Amino acid sequence: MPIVAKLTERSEKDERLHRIRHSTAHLMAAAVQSLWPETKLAFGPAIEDGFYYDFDTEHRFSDDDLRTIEAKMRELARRKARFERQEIRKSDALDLFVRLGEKLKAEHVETLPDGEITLYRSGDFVDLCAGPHVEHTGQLQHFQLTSVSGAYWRGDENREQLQRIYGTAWESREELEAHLARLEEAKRRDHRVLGKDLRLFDFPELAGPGLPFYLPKGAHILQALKDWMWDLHVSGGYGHPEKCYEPLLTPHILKTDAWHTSGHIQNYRENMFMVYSLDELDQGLLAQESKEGSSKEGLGNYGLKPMNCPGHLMLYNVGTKSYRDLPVRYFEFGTVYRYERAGTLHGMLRVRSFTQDDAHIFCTPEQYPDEIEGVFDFCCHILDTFGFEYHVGLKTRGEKRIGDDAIWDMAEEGLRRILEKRAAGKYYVQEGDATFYGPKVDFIIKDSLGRDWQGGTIQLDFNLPDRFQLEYVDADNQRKRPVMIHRAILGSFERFFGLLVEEFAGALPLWLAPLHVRVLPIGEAQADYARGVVSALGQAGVRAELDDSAEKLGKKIRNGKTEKIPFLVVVGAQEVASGTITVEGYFDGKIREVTRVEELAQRIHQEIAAKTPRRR
RNA sequence: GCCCACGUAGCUCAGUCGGUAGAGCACAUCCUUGGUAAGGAUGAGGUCACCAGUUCAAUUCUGGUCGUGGGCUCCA
Repeated sequence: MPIVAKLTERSEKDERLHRIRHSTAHLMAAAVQSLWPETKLAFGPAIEDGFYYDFDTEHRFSDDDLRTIEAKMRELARRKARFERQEIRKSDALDLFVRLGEKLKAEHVETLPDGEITLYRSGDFVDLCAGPHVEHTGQLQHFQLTSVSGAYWRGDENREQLQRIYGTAWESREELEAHLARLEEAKRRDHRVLGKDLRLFDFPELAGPGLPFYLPKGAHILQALKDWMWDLHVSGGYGHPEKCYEPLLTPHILKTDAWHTSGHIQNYRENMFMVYSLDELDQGLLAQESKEGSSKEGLGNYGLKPMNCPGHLMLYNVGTKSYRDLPVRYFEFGTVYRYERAGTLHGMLRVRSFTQDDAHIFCTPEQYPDEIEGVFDFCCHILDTFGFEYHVGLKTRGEKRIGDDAIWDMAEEGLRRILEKRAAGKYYVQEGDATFYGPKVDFIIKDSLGRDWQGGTIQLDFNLPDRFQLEYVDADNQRKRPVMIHRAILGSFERFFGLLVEEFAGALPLWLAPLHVRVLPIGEAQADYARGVVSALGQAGVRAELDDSAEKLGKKIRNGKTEKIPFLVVVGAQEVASGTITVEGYFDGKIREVTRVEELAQRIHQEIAAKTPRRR
């Protein structure tokens, strides 16, 4: 099971890089304060591949400023100022930063435990810092400032708006150049670039931001994914043939009252699109409702669903459930709509309309550990099918939530037990990142630039069954409340699609490829023969098409490779004479042992059946 | 939503220190019928994202809007 643990220990090499990066952050801060003396400091840590420093200043840093700061940094580095460690009392540190006007530093000092506090000096620059650092600034040479962005003090958008400058730093020029080359390479795997080049999907500007449209090839891939997932659900999911899921289909809008019952209006409102008729609007009914203190709060009669759970909760209530019916496992490939803030949209990885491979499992309190374990295995199986490396994290209760603490204790402990059993030592915990109705286990996949994205999720919920008054009749003839598990395996088809494209650099596994074979006749004389090959492949269940353009073979090959078509079949006079084909594989080059249509079809079917994940 | 940058042909990009624009690829027609990653010729294609302002004149300067990218915040 290739769950990858988040690294907590650093190698010696990492340690050296960490010193360089953190020291370079100090050097940058010194340069910035030298150029703009009124600038105040926030935090400036080392991060993966580099560092950043947050500044509090009226000046707005531009890209040109970065070059100026870099030049100043190199000038300061030439002075080879030593990094000197200094321990002082907390009260002295406080005095120092207050005297320097470093308001944020002083605020931070106050949060530190009493006792000695370490400072680091290099030249005229002094910073609150635990270290360690390199010996002197002359050792800082292989860096580059990369970007400027906004940030908030302590990550709180209600606090000071700061400006963050990012940089990268390495031990040698070669390492720095290799890093920049890796970034270039990552662009070639970017699903947004490939999605455009390969004609998979589009985001029409007229439609609105974050609304993905699938072009024919993308729709093909998506449908193959959906068919696969549907089959796995109705046949029981991975490794649990007795645990079949049953499909549901629910509407895209529900009455506003439903979203009150679920708690979404109270806890999820900033993400919701509401729906009202123009008639209501024209008649001023919305404003009227607003005044009369109606439950609709002037939001209109309906809300567009940001989640599928309320619909499933309502359907559980159809008919009386016996303990013999449990667990009930309902799934739906449900399209949801969320008002994501404009700055957060990102290709297919973060959109405003997306389809979840969503399911809700209703079971007894005794059953949920086994259910969660089954879902856990399901997630691992799907990710392993593609050979993804992924992290697993536990997210616990946050500020916005419904339900008693005792219930949260129980739910969090339940998830923790499963993780200890299935991923001991490999999972990590994020306090406060749960959903508003329950804690969750998330499966995290990285994109081509190493950014984390949540895919599968398992959420344990003791609260919504209560709000929707779900019941089952137990063996003792008592009415009892079921436990609910919300889960998605891929997460959403859109995000998973995007991550697949990046993982495979656009050359998807054969079973997902929109086209398997393109047949390339060398000249017009072979057109009929080529058509016969296409048709024979089609008869054999292979997706094939003909390239009858008036181009030379070299050009047709190049086009096919550029489009990442898995197999190209060349037919010329020789093939016609011998009744054969010549096969060129995207990954294989010329495949000499395959000379007949049936052999190619067989090979393709084998690779499809095995779902072989091939990469360059 | 916030900070910075960007928006020129279907795609990738030049360009105009203010005088309404150009290349390559793709597309169309024609020539070429060619054996493993780009054959040739001709042609069509742009309200220079949108809306205001300044100006004799704005694609270019200024402001706003929309959209995109890198981050912050937030999440599948």
